Amino acid sequence: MVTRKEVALQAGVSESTVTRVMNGGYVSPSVREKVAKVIEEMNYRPNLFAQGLRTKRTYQIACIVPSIDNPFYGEVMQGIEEVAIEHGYVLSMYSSRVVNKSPGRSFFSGRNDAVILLSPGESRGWLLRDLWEAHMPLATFWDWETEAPSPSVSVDLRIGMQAAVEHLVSLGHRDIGYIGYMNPARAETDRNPRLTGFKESMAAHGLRTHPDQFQYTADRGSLDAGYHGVEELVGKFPGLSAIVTSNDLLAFGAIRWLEEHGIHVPEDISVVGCDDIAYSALSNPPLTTIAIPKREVGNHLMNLVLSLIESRKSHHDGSEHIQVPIELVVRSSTAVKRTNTE
Amino acid sequence: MVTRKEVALQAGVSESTVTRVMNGGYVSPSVREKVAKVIEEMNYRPNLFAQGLRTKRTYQIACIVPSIDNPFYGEVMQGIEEVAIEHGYVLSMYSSRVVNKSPGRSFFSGRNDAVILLSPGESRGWLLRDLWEAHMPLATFWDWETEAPSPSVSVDLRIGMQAAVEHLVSLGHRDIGYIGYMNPARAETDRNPRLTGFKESMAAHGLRTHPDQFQYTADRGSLDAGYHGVEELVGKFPGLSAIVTSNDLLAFGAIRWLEEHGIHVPEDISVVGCDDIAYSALSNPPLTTIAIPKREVGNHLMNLVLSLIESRKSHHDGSEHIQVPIELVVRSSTAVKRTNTE
DNA sequence: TTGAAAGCGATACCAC
DNA sequence: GTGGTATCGCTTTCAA
Repeated sequence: MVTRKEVALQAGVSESTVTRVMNGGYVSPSVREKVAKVIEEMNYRPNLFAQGLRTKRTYQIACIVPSIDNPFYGEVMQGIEEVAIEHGYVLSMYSSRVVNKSPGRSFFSGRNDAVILLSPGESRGWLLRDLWEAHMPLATFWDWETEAPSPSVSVDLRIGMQAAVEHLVSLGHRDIGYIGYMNPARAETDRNPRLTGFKESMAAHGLRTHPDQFQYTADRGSLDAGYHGVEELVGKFPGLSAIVTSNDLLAFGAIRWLEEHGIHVPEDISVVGCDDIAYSALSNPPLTTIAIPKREVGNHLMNLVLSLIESRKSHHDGSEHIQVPIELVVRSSTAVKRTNTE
Repeated sequence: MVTRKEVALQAGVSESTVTRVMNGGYVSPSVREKVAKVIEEMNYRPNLFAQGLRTKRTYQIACIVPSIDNPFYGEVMQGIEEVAIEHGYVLSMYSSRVVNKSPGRSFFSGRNDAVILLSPGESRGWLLRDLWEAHMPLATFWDWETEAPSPSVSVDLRIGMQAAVEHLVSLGHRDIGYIGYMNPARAETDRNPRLTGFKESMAAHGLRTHPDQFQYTADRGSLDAGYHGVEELVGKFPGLSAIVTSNDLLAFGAIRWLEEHGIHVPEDISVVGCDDIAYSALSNPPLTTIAIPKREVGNHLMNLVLSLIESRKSHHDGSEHIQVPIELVVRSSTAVKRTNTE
């Protein structure tokens, strides 16, 4: 590895001068040129550790994502990366699962200038506290409950769900099921906006709901959960003509189970998802879903931590919240309720 | 932030002793206990930069992935993370796209102890050279060409493709199309194992192939590419009864286009994918595909760089290659060739 | 405009 | 067993 010292020696100047050339200080044009050439030739790169040791900046942002195999988060990550790169930052990645069971908990600080928390779920408790104590700049993507504990970007899923129900009702559906994640530990205290939106909207249309219409999943949203979720749901509430799910993966899993059991989507049952991952437009049938602008969410998140870092404050003093608009995109997994002729 | 110095002061010992307690050196039990308690109380964490500056170890591994939104790579990443965590390493993530257009190219070294390169494509050229020059330990996941330039884990897609063709032929198909990625710049020189396997197997069954049976995509594998790919393919070679694609996303895109045009899968055309991402088992129809054990690939990759790091050598001296077995999993996107009654 | 020197917070080798 | 100290490569005053 080539150090600043060597460059200085080679160029016949002091180390300080090399630093000035690197960081744009006062250097006479002639010297600057000479040094720059040596730097180029020797392919000199400042040592990030030495640099970090002095400046306390790492130019690295930690992203904590639940289940990286959900393409949704992949797309958000891309959004984050786009603006990160632009500002000379790189990303480190941790999946919630390992964060949760990690022995050394606060392994973010020291290595990262800030952390971005995507859909904080189980981790919420101690993680947020840890981060707080470490004065770590923090931004979250918040699609849960109504209030975020830090600068955040969020989407109003309450509205989203309302749009979904509205759509379904306009197609003649009245018996609508719901499949979604629910932390069993906090079942009753949770202010889950999707659930709230769903219930509110049902009520607004004069539709009563029975507990059996709801199927809660233990994991945050996966194909399997959807697959087994509908199974239970239609088992305990057979009359359904439509189902709303809290994410696309759930919807796909559900659709599969239904098809396997001769229940066709959308002919027999309409299904609407949430997220609008890339696949949803090309699935069979193409999925009606609540579209979240994922890249944009990522962009905002990164900008948020950027400004946090710039202003050298952590999230404690007055949190900024950005609400990105979402919309229902209607495709082919929903259709008018079929008139039962049985 | 609490430093070693402060701990030493508080515990009434020297800084060296604190270090020994941290790193398991010779310390009398009584002192060790005392110091440990202080460390605990003050919640002391060694500064990674200072540490890295001395030891030149970062305990961070860079992963370069093409299109993070392909769930395939997400699953491989999980595999990597599993063993990384176990050994106290964390991951940083770069998507090839940004790596490719990044100004400061060798931004891995100094920050990472090693890099894992997933499906090096376009980046191959300069990136590999850069890494080499930086003496950076490197492992690649290599599903392309036959020889990897570094320790690597690979899958024998030639065999995989043969199995796919075999399967199709046994179902009575003779006119089989191929959709896959091909770097236009190296079209003829590329030793693409999938393509090779496909052609060989076709030949082995006495099936002649026409250039029009092949559809090359510019991107590495996406829904869109598959969607537009089939369109062109069936346009120029209408007689197809089966299609092999070089990844599942391509297959799904293709299936969608076909369905939209009244061509049913598998009744009219059989489609086989490659990768077996989670979704493939639950898609509609469930996809026949070549299954790659993604977690395992990730595990191997991380173990590879781990041993590289341990032995303090980069990849230059004798590369280890691990070949993970793959297999065709037959689901419902393939069926016996329908006898044309038109 | 340039150079010297004091740290940043750890490690590792050396005495004691 | 324990403490002192040089050192890692850089940034940042402060003089010159």
